[in-house]
Amino acid sequence: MRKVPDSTVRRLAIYLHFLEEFEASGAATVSSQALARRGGTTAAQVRKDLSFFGSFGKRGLGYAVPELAGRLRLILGLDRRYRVAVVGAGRVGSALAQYAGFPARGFDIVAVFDRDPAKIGQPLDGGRVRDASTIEQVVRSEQIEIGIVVTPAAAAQEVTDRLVAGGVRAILNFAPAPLVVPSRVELRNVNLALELETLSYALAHR
Amino acid sequence: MRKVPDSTVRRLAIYLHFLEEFEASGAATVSSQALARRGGTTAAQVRKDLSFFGSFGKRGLGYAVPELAGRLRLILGLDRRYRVAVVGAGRVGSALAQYAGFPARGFDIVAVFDRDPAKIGQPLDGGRVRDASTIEQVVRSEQIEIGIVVTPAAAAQEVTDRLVAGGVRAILNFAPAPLVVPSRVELRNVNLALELETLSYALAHR
DNA sequence: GGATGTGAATGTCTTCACAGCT
DNA sequence: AGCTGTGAAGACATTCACATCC
Repeated sequence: MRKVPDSTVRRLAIYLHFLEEFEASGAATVSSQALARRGGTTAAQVRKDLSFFGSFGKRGLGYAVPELAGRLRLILGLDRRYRVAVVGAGRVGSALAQYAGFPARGFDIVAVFDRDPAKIGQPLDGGRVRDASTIEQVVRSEQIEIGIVVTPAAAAQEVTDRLVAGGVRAILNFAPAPLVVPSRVELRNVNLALELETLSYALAHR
Repeated sequence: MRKVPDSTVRRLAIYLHFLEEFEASGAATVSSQALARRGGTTAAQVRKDLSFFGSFGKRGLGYAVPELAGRLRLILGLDRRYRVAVVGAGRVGSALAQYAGFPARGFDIVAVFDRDPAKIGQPLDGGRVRDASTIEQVVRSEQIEIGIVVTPAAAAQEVTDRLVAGGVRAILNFAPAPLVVPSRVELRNVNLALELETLSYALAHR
């Protein structure tokens, strides 16, 4: 079961979303064909993706919707909730801290940090913004496993080091700066401007 | 010109960021090695990426920083500015509308739309939120080329259709819904929850 | 009949390694 | 010597096609 393509994992998460819609609409089974159409891929791709983890379907019938959804939740580690911290209470940071899509998928934002005294203490979605100098201690005491970095580039590495020192196991980085973390910490980068730049490339070449 | 991998385009945009840092610090030349280290890839990869578009370096020396930056701007279509509309003035939408990283890279947010009467007319970063029913007309009159969709899933296709009718050439979709657009319109999807879900997969498998 | 599961074939991307220029 | 540019090799991902089972 080792060596699963990244792209496969992304698609599994997409399939899960569709399965939950199907679940809600009461459908009992679904074919690789149907999943492929909704997910913008091919039936063979869907079957191959699933085959990395076992055989969950019935030949001639398809996949039992609730069962496959359950399996995918297990595979993706979404059968539990995660405690998450957001560092950076600027516009994007506060928006993420309040983004309904996160708790809906099992990610609870339990702390938000900033360095700016004007922001520290302000209420935000139930909690309040905490001083960035307390990151390490709060991450430890609140048992936070995931950190989201949304600071300016210049501060990103420093807050990352504190998150790591506090014991987070994964970091999602929105800052436009390359971060260094120990190999035990999982790192994913999202760069909003980069998305527009690849669009611009496509516009320029047609 | 041959078929250029998507991943290559992304990396070119990353190289450009670093080149601009080097430019600011006054360095005259840079090696593929140095670019690779900053960009988290290999020297061979950097050279291969660039080779899709020509030979910009000098053997034994490296690349002239300002020249290579200029070439990359041309390749990526970043030698001009783009007029962009944001649809959806919720938390994430307003944050994106005011995100400094966009104008810094040549993308000017010239209109923001929402359907909610409570939001329409409210000031936002110089302009004011406009009624979503005017999308088509405003996109046309304001010569908007790129639309960013940040609505709930249920409204995403409808606003997309209006953006397309108005004549946008590209759409960046943050809504957790698959969009259908004519093939002449370039489409890119960003799903924030998906990023955490792939992190969760990594956490569950180690 | 209908749809899965999967080896084999194909296609795409990355890495290697070295010739060739400065 | 130092570093680029690039075919060739290798690794990886997707698609095909068909045996297999309900």
